[in-house]
Amino acid sequence: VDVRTNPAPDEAAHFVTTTLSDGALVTIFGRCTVEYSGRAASELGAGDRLVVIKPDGTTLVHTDAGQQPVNWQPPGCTHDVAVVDDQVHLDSTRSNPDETLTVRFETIAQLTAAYGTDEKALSVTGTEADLRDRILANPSLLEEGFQPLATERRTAAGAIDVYGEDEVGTTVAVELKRRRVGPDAVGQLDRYVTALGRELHADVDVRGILVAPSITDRARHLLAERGLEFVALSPDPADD
Amino acid sequence: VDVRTNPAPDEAAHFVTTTLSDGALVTIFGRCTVEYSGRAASELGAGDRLVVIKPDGTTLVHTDAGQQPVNWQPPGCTHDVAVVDDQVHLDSTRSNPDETLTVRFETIAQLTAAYGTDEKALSVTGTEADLRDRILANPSLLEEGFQPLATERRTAAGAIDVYGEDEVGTTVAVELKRRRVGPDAVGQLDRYVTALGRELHADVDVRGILVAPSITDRARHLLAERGLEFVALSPDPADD
DNA sequence: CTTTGCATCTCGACT
DNA sequence: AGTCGAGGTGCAAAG
Repeated sequence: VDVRTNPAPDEAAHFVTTTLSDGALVTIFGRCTVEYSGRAASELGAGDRLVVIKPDGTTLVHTDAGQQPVNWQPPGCTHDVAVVDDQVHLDSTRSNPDETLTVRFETIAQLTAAYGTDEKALSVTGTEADLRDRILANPSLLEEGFQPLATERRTAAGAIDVYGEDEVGTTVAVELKRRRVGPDAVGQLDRYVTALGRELHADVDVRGILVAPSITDRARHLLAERGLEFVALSPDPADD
Repeated sequence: VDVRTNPAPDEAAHFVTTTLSDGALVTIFGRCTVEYSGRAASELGAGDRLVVIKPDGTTLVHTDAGQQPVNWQPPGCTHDVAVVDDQVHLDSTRSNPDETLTVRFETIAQLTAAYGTDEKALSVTGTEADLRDRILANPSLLEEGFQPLATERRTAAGAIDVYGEDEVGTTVAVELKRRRVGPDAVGQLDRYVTALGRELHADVDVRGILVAPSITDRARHLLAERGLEFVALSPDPADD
């Protein structure tokens, strides 16, 4: 761990260059402007921001508000630090697609380099996979007599989350969402049901069921128009 | 700007509490575990991470890799810092929905508080709005004789990006995407065209045109199946 | 407040 | 490398 406060431009540039090549996670707090050009293009006038450079090549520019960085560069970028007109310039570049992020510091208040390791993986519950497992473990949650036959069943339009048959043997396509659904989920289920209808024989009927904790009004109307169904179910049994 | 390296737990807790209440942006680098419970739930074992707490109540937990925080809490959270068993515990809480993030530090290597202002807004070009403006300024880019009549025209299924008529007066619904499109965009356009067909008189024909820099194979097939069209166009004229 | 759709979405999984 | 869909998506605009 290494820290500098109010470093001179030359010192700052040297600090960032050397610690980055040592594999440090570097943070810079200072007054800067930011330019980006690549998939889109953006400009940001001068302000006080926190810049984070990770050893994997990620760059983040954070303002004092909001969860998202105001500007960023994805992992795999190469960095270049230079002093121009007494200002520290940070360039973060990658190719495919060609993208450049440039941060120009008027002043740097604080500079830190930290070294560490992180072996642990995040484990999450309450995902769509948990909802799927819940239904597979107890298919009658969907409806009495439902029999799952496959997950991620391929169609020309994409993979169906759960594929099965109802009590009387009718084919059923199930689309799962871990949270309240809107119109997009209806479109997704509709694509799968349509594709399935084309792939099976023309006389085969296919039911489509959207499973989620809840549904918006517009989505419910779209579902009805297309003859599709909704079943309320959450990933977490406690939330039903 | 204020910095502490290897602070004692009591000192760290006091530092974070006071600087946060002063409106500082606080960063903590140290070895910690993270727990989250709310919309989902997650656990993360011990590792070295950078924690950023913004004056607007945002909390971010960053590992040494990846652009996205491994855990986070959105703006508007309230924070609580305490020392338990010689460890600094950070709680970040909000309601609607009820969510809690808990970071437990085994050790804290570095602690910083920074104060700043950021008045400037980010300006971006190359967005969907730019693509829309390009077409409105020169409708023949879409096709010869196209006449835009409205943007964001409401239907029961949602708003159509550009609504207009072709050379012979047939109604046209245009869906815009700033980048290469997949199946989801086809579903979106299809919803709008279907809704428009129902709202206008039954005998009215409606064309649907998807506008984007490019399109995937599967999306092209879905488009064709539904009798919809594609026009290649980018937000930036230089990219056509 | 909820709903809706964009985003330099990011990310992982699969081809 | 490209495609596809999930995500604790975040976010702003509009009702």
